[in-house]
Amino acid sequence: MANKFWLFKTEPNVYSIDDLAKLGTDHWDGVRNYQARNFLRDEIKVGDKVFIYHSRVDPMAIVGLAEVVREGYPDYTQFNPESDHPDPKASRDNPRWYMVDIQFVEKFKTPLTLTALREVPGLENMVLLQKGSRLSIQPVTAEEAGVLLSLR
DNA sequence: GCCAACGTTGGC
DNA sequence: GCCAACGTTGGC
Repeated sequence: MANKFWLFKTEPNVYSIDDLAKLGTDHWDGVRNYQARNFLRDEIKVGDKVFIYHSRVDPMAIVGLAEVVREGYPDYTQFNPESDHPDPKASRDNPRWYMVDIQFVEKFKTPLTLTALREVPGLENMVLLQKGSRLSIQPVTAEEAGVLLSLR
């Protein structure tokens, strides 16, 4: 099975590509959306590539690339009432939320801004560019990934 | 900071 | 199981 491509959103004020670059490898915790959870738990595999996207910042952009190094496992922050994302309905026997570990690959010299991406042929159907799309873990097709990598 | 679009919760 | 109310996301 060929490696797949994904896009992970993050608010750089909270966690940015520079934080990931500093750490090298890190867990991607805090995802609290079922559709995104299902991707993390079931579909994202070691070796898959991940585009990192900065939201709610100027400029909003895809800023770099990472690689999955550990497949879905329970996001332990859900069990910790002191964490930023506790879930009282989750238990260790019955976890609700999952995360993966990713490793920093590269930071793009020029970020691929949202406004620029809207003009790029071949990306019209990207989940990121759909109106009202709030999904924080998104699949990216091989074709879209090829276009994105050629733009960087 | 606003607010439209979206997702989740909970009363019935 | 419907759906109104509520909470959150994220582009602008």
